[in-house]
Amino acid sequence: MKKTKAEAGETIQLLLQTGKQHFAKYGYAKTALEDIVKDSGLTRGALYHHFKNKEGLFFAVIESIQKQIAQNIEQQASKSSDQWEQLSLGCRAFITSAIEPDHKQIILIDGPVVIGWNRWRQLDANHSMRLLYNQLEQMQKNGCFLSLSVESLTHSLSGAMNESALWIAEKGSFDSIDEAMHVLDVYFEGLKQTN
Amino acid sequence: MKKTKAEAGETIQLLLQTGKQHFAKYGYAKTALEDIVKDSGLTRGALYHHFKNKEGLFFAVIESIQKQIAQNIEQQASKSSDQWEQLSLGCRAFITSAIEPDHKQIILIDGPVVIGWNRWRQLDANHSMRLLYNQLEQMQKNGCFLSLSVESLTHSLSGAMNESALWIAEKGSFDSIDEAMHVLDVYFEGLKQTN
DNA sequence: ATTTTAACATACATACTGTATGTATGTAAA
DNA sequence: TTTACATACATACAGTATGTATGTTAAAAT
Repeated sequence: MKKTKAEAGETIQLLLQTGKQHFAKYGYAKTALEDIVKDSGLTRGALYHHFKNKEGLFFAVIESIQKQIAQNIEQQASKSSDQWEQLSLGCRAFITSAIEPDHKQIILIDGPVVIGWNRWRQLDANHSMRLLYNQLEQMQKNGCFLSLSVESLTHSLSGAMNESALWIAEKGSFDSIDEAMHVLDVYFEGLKQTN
Repeated sequence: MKKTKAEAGETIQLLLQTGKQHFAKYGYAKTALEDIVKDSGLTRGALYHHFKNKEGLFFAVIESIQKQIAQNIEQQASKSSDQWEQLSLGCRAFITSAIEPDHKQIILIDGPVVIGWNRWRQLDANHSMRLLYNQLEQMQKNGCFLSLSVESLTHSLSGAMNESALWIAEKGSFDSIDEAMHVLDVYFEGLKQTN
């Protein structure tokens, strides 16, 4: 009954994938581990062997999504060499990634609540908020918005994007992305005139 | 054993208050109703008589906090007759109210997750986001930021304030409020130049 | 070849929510 | 003033979900 290492890896991936689907569809609280393992053709034993507990599985799911989103942001931002345009492109990429049905509930709603706000922020160095912070910090080094706290600005913009993304996802219309980005661009106009 | 109406009212208030304390301290998920009723010197029967379920009690707690915060916002905003200053004062009042230890966990973290994002928005007409929307709508009618969607702007600013408040609460320093407000004021500069 | 250990399955303990039922008391009408 | 009923709880229990302890089998390690 013991499987080979590669097979065990597949088991982990299966649990991650199935878990992601359930967490995305039902939310963390209403997701039953029993259903996840049943859908995976496994038992509670498998899950608790590979993950510490429900929160552990959720944490792992979040990590994989975060990596994907961060990759997306970097890819889009790198399409321009202008720092303000990079910022704008990165923000749009975040919103676009975040509202994907598989991501929305996990990233925008349950994530910070379940794993706690502190751990949420520390998640990993490639977390999307980190990318935002780095970009803003670089811009400040280049002389932009010198009077502002980059940390404060990061959280402010991050929050604006999170809530905007939720609103967009709710409306279901992709035009809303443009509206939200328009608002952000207006903020950026204010930032450009700050020193 | 049946108590008079007034006494029953006190029971409700007691449950609300004790519930608020537990929800604020431990978060919704880790709060046990058993502990609430024990702390109140009551039993599950009393709680389930006056409230539909755990979520019902939480909802009632949220409502009372929302009312308090909204009242605070209106009071502060009314101190000026300049619409931009009203906006700024209202925002500061929201942040200041939201970071109070008794409010933070309930309003900023668990609220939207537990009762669902839709019901969260619809909560009541005096909900703080509604006040923000009304203020922005009025300003737009006066010719401000005509090219922007007020709805989009509302969510964007609301999200910025929520996340900023969480960050401020985390740091524990009241100077952070000024930093966050400084960022908001920079946004407002951008808004002022938009039509 | 033998030992060890990883990868599960199964059974069970625990905890918490919600419900069903019982009881005592206030209240209003006959 | 007594009867009928509703209200305000208490208590006991059922249902469900998490997490843990233990057993089993086969792959690795020695």
